[in-house]
Formats: sequence, C-alpha cells, structure tokens
Amino acid sequence: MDGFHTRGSGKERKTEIGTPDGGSGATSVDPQELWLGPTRPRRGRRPTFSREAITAAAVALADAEGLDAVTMRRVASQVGAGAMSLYSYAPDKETLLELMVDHVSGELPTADDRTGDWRTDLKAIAHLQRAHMLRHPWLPTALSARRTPGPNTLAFLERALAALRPTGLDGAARLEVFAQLTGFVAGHVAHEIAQTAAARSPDRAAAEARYLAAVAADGHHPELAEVLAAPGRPLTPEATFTRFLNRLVDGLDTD
Amino acid sequence: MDGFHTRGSGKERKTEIGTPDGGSGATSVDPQELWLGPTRPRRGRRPTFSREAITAAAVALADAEGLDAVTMRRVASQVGAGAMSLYSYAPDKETLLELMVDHVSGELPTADDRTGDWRTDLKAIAHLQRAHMLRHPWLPTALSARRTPGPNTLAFLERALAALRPTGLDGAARLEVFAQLTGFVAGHVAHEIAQTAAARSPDRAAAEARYLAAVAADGHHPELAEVLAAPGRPLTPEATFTRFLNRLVDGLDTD
DNA sequence: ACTATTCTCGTACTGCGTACGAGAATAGTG
DNA sequence: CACTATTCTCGTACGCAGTACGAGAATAGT
Repeated sequence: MDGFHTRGSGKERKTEIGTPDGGSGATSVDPQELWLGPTRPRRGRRPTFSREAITAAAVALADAEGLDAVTMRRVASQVGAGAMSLYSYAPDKETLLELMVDHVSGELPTADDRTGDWRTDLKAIAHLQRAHMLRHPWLPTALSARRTPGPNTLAFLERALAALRPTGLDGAARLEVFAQLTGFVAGHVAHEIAQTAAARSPDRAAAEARYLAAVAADGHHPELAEVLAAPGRPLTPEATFTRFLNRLVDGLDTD
Repeated sequence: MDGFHTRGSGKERKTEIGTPDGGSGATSVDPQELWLGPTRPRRGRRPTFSREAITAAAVALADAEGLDAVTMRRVASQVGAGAMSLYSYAPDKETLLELMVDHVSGELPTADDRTGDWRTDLKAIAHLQRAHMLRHPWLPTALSARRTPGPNTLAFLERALAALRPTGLDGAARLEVFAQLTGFVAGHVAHEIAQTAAARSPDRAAAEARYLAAVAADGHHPELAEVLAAPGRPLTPEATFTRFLNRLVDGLDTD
C-alpha cells in the first residue's frame, strides 16, 4: 500500500500508519525509501513497466512540449500503461517531477577534471549547468519545487564540493555557495528562455514595445525614455551570463 | 466581448478578430489595453466590483494561504461575486496574477533617496526587494511567469534606472543589471523561504538528514561526508544574502 | 418607451490529480 | 498440486480547477 514496489525491509507499515504526521498536512515521501530501495519484493506480480522508463517518458514529454504537458495520463499512455499504474512507481506527481530532475542530472559529466584553479573549475561547472538547463528548459521551473537530491544530483554535488575544497570554506559555506550558484544559473536561464520565447512571437513583442513607448512618452518616466531611446548594443545572453558569472565567482573569497 | 470593461477608444474589435495570432496558440492580452485604459464605457450596466478590490482580495488570499489558494472561485467569493464575474475585470487567471504582482509593487517606496554612491543605492534597492518578497512569499513564484510590467513595477524600475545612471552603462546594460539583480533576489528569497518551511517540519528534515547520512556512509561521497561531519557555523540567511549581494554589486564595473 | 450596450453569474464542459477496489499475475506453502 | 498471501494493473469515479456560453439585469442614449 505504501511501498510503490520499491522498498527495502518490509516492516515500516505500522510505523507509517502510527505516525500522526506533524500536522502540516503534507504527508510527503521518505527520501530514503524513494532513492535507496528499489529492491523487488519476492512475492506478487512482476512489474510490467519500470520507474526508469516512466521517468524517461515524462522527461521526453517535458522536453518536447513543456512541463504542463506532463500529466499522469499522458505519461502513462506514452508508456503504454493505464494512468493509475504510475502510482506503483511514484507515490504522486510531485515525486515524479523529482525523479525527472534526477534523471536528467545523470547527463551531467561527473568526471573530475579540476584544473588547480578553483575559480576556473567553478565557472566551468556553472557553464555545464547552463547548457544542461537550456537542453531541458523546464528544469529551472521544476528545480524550484525540488525537495531531496537523488543519486545523480548528489554525484554532481560531490563534484562541485570537490572543486570548492581549495577554498578552505567550511561545510555549510560550501553548500551555500553551490546552492547560490545553481540558483543564479537557474534564474538566468529562466530569464534567457523567456526572452527567447518572446522573440519567437513578434506581434506580442511589438505590442509590448508600443506599450513601453507609450509609458515613456507620458513624461513621468524619464529614465525609461532614455533607455528606450538609446538602447546600446544588443547583448547576447551568453555574454551576459559569462559576465555576471565571472563577477560572482571572482568576488568569492575565502575569508 | 474582448474589453473586460477597461478600454479606451472602442474600434479595435475588428482588428483583434482580424489578427491571425502568430500561430503559437497563446492569444494573450495587449498590455496597452490592460494597463492604460480603465476608462468606464458610457453605456451599459455599472460595474458592481472593481479591479482594485478583486486584486487586493487575491493578494490577501495569497499572503494568507499561498499562491495555490488563489482560485477564481475563492477570490470571487472573498469579494462577494460570482466566479465568472471576475472575467469582466481580468481576461484570465494569468492576468490576475500580473495584476497582483503590480498591486504589491505599489508598496515599494518610490522616493528618490540616492546617496551619491550608486553601489550603495543598488544594494539598498536589493534589500528593499528582499523585504518585499519576504512579506509576500508567493512573489518569487509569481514573478517567474510575469509578462509585462505594470505602472507600479515601472515606477520602481524608474527608480532603479536612476540609481544606475552614474554607472555610465548604456540602456540595455542597465536594464540587464536590474533584471539580474531582481532575479538574484527572487532566487535567494525562494531558497530562504524553502529552508524556513523545511525547518518548520522537523520529522521531514530529520528524514532528509538520515538519508544524506546514509548516502555519505556508502564511501562514494567523501566530500559530502566531510561536509556533513564538519558543518561549520549555521549562517543566517540575512548574512548570506548580504554577502552575495555585495559580491555581485561590488563586482559590477562600468567598462 | 425603446434599444444598444455592458455587467452578472448559474450551468456545464474539459481536464487535472488521485482514492478505491476488483481482477490478474506471481511466489511461497501444504 | 491446489491454496493463499502478496503485488501489480487499471476502469471508474470524485472533487476541484479554469473558463465558454448565454440568459437575464442594469444602464445610457435616442
């Protein structure tokens, strides 16, 4: 009933029922059971599908049509299953999203190619993350709701922590730096994607430009008027990313 | 039919129907009509409610119970209206969210208190934004889907652009800096809120800690093990924010 | 008084996440 | 070899979401 076919021992049913659950209403999933325990039970019917296949189908759907296209019904039909069968592999949709995030994290190279200069290494990591998020544009959105890092995410974290070792920062600070860096990349890529999408619909962009011009013309927005009048050169997202990243990383100190 | 009671002239119906709409499927709303045109038509029934009141109710709901509590039905009943009546004031829910964002942006001080040092001013602006987002924890989430800045948002942007004037950056670069700064603050506050929420449910946090400890004990995650073993001092969110903000702003250059 | 216009909102449709439980498949037991 | 306990599958159904539709109420110009 609670194990969605992936569990280790088999005596925690009592515990889980007995737990009065904090009181907050969110029952949630025990991460230990979710990530470490895909052992097949000895009794009962053999599973027709696999968590792997389901997650991959969900990722393919999100890549092709965006996160909103990922519904339990569509993922299931993509895999040839009934909608409710998914619940044998993930207890709810939010967990499926977590599985998706960790699944694509498996694409991140985990090789330890440190150069000796930790700033260089950190920047390389950020560039990897950016490319990764551009390949899976739903990632920044999905990331903001994530709860617990899965094995692939942890492998990448391991790499990042290794890169940060020469800084001499303590544990909490190293984690914080990595979290901030990831947050920065996610924010930037989200912005980048939004702008790309805006450029893809010209009428919409034109309407927005007309609106801003109208506001600027009202006399109460001199700064905006000036900015619109003298925009300067266009600024590629790539260059902007690199600039801000360099500022952030070069500003990091070991004090 | 298209005017949701807020329109200026009254001859754009033909235009709007005639538009074949890019092709992308998202009809969207003309920002000019949305933000600059709340003139009451001369004919017809007088509106019972107001966009202002509806938006305020939605904001109150989001503040109290989070963004998920903001449903058309609940907002409507909060205001004493039928659910469908909201559509006379906003064409769809996404637009209502935009109205909410701009509504709370009205709380941001718009006074021009520049000190003469633009770095100091920029940091002050970021601190304002952080406090603002902490007061309305749904803002980081809502912000990521926003399309067009409303009047209050523009007023604040005006102030930020003024603060950036002494940098000598061109228009596009100034806009970019502000966007990045806002993105950074939003990302940080989202992280901050998530951690606060995690601290509020101790069993969940304990389960996560147990899971991470188990991973660290497997021998394949030496960096994680070390970090968990020697966490260092706790790091208040406030201090972390200030540190990263200072790095970001001090690293800004006028080249 | 009449008519054109605008606002209100009950009804209803589609699609979502998922609770429930009946049936099918499997593995250990006598 | 049944028999039984367990596990997986998935049709049905419930509640809730956003919102299209259209009938009726209110208002302003004629």
